[in-house]
Amino acid sequence: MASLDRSLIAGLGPFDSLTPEALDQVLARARSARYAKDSSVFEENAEAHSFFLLLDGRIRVVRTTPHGDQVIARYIGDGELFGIAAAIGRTTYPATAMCAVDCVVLAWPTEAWADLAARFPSFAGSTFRTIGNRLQETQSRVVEMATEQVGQRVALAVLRLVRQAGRKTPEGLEIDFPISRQDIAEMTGTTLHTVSRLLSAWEDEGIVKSARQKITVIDPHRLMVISEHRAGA
Amino acid sequence: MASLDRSLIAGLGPFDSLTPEALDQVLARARSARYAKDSSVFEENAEAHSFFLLLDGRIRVVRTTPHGDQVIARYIGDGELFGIAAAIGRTTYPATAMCAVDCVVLAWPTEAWADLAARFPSFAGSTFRTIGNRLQETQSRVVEMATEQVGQRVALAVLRLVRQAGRKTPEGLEIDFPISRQDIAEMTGTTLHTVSRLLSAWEDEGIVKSARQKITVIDPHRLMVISEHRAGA
DNA sequence: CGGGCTTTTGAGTTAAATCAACAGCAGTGG
DNA sequence: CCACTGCTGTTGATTTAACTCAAAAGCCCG
Repeated sequence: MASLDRSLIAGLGPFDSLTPEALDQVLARARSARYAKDSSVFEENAEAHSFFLLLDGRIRVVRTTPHGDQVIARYIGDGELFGIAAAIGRTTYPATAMCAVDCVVLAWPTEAWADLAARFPSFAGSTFRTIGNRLQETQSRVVEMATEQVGQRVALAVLRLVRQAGRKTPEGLEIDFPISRQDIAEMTGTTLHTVSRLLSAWEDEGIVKSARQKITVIDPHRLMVISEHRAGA
Repeated sequence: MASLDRSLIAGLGPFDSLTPEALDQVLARARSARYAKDSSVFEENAEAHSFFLLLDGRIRVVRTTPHGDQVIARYIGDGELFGIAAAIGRTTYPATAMCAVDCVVLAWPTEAWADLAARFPSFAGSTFRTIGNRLQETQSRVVEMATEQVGQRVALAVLRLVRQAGRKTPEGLEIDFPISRQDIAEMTGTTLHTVSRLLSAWEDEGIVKSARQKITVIDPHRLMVISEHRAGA
């Protein structure tokens, strides 16, 4: 099996400031894999055998309730770690990782975590910072859900997606992976119907432009205003 | 100044499995402090000069929105770490820590974190596990807010409080610190009116018993049923 | 070109918020 | 000791944001 090239991960957040030798050592424990769009990298509650780095693609992290409702916890972009249950002492994955597009990932066996963390403190530190940021961000979503109404929450979600995955086009900032009304509903705790109505209204006002599984933000500033002001004009 | 006795922290989660000498070294960097009920240990967005362990009391972690709404992120019980912004590389506190009752805390200067974490890996590990658990739990709250209705969310919140802070009394399980309808509303993203109506209804059914700032769960099982079944009987 | 998704839009319903008023208890100070 | 004041909680009436129900239209792929 050909060994992985260190340029794959050099300069990525978690491996920033590692020497070339260190990068090789880290990669020696990893295997790479491709996953097709709509396949899952791991499933909620499954044994956490590995942790992952997304090299290319976009991953949707989803939790399912006993009643069958799905909630999207977050989207993972390239260069980000995911499935890092091991780092926090869990033995199962807390959510399912679905590929929103075809994905390429690196995977390390869970057993390698302690060793890598000990040998490369900057890697461990970066991982914990990631977890901390996600805690922060999740906390913010609780606050949002508790205090903002649906229109504001959807506006915030779209803005967040654009910030994370926005691609400049002649028309505006386009979210660079396929995303449905249903997906946005699952991110914001509402229904696809409500999301559809909101996006239609915003499209009439020239704030966004949307097609099947595609959203382009034309006027981010006005979307921000909507996300802040309770009851918009 | 009298030095702190190691029995204060021996056996507490974060310091479990440290030797007596190690405990003394950890304590050498700490100071202890008391805070009166309704005072704050630290404020949201303030410089994170210290991290804390709650020795005795109960602390409410609160975030305030730009619009002035408050949301209770969690309650901290004795033996738990809090204000551990440093561990995740933050320089400010993400929320305010209010004392629900008179509290006694240990405080370490933020600068001590890296050193303590390096010297006592089990302490670092326990801290990260705490953060991981809180991420998990916060994630669950997002799911709840997105999928359950108010009655179920309030039932879940009360059950969580009872599990965390329940004291057995002849009548049932009493939450061992003062908690208002408003507090529960801020935990569940609803209004004190709705909470009041729910508790009154449950009291009529003999599921809970409540007085001013006091809630006793008489029939936890039926409360669990309410928390699970959409639309209750 | 047919069948299955995704999206849109309308109509009706409802859970929970808001608006409003009052009741009860607890601590304060005369 | 009692009256006053301020919080905390209760309860009713009304409103409304968003969900549910329903149907149809558009698009994509096999």
